[in-house]
Amino acid sequence: MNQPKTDPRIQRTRKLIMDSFMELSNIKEFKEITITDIAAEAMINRATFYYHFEDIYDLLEKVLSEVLLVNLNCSNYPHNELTEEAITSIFVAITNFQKSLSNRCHRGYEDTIARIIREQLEIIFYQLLSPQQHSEKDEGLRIMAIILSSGMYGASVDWMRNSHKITPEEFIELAIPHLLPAHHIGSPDN
Amino acid sequence: MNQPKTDPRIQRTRKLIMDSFMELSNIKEFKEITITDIAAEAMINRATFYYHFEDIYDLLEKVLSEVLLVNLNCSNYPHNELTEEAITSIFVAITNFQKSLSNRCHRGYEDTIARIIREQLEIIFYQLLSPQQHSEKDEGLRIMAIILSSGMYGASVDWMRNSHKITPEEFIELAIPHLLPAHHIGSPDN
DNA sequence: TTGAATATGTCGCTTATACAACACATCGAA
DNA sequence: TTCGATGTGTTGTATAAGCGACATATTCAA
Repeated sequence: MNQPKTDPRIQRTRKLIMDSFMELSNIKEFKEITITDIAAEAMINRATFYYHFEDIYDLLEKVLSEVLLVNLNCSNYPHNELTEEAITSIFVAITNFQKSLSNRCHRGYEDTIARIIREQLEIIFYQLLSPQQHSEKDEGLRIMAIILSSGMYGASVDWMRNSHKITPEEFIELAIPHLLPAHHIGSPDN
Repeated sequence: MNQPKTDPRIQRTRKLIMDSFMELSNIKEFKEITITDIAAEAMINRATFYYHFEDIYDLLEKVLSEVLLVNLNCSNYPHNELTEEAITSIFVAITNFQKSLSNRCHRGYEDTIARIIREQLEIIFYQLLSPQQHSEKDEGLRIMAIILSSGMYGASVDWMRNSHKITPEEFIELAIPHLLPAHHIGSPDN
């Protein structure tokens, strides 16, 4: 929740690097972006890059995670509950994220991107599934989170490929009756 | 001409501080801006401010100098010569600068601002008056530069107060015939 | 295939920035 | 006046960032 405050120098430099990477992504293919490029664009020393990231794949991973998280956090789910609303807004966030990616030529890294999306979704679904402040791990909920994250991601891929005629909201709402048992919908007794 | 490259950290931090100060100037009076404010806005430590500037007056001075220099360098005078063109564009730069200041409430520091403008102008006029690459100091030219800088500044103040009906170009061109001996106008033999 | 050019990681040392603490000044309200 | 709150400069120490150098890839053209 509240980390012990990260050094502002680290915040600044990480932002500089990430922004420069996204900027370069608009110009070049991912494969053509070098760490030397990024350091030059960010006006930082190349060695400093390695202080923050393992390598360029680590950077890609963290940039994507962050962009995705920004999308997801826009909708602040109430009371950590997995409602129809929460599912819909998560699905919209995923499709938005994927649409924004398709503009930024990351061709050839679909599987990396897919893995990152699923990992982030898994974390979020696990939180939504867990009872309040329940910090002990529950293997059943973890597996359920995996199923939901993979399922949502697969659905988003399908929507991207085939179903541009209907909105993501309409698309996912077609599935919700089958996904959530009827008596769970609408936060039953609380 | 080409300094041995200043540390990029210094460039970044100085820019952060200066930009934050200008940003705050749009919101508050100069008197109400504290160093604590600036540090917070720039997301730097307050102690770091003192690594770059003596105090808030030093900052004001350097910010104004820089803004003024940007205005002045827009018109890149040919061959370091004090022509009618050069005088006109310098005068326009001064009035532009003063107009931009009047939007940014610096009331109560007119004399400080006036001194800074005159100092910068003196440097520029001295360069324009000096023969090419002539690095030895000439007291006569220095005094002439003082006269020109004070004179131009005074003229700009007068224009600000009274003569908004005519453009700065028209204003200063009225004086040029009297200012420059006729045979000097128009870069005589070159 | 070779060789030159460029990119990647890493290291040691220097410098800039963060942070907490301090003494002092200023200011406004009790 | 006195006190509390806030701002100013300064200092000592920890850490992030800069910089040059190095060994090792990778690329690409001869």
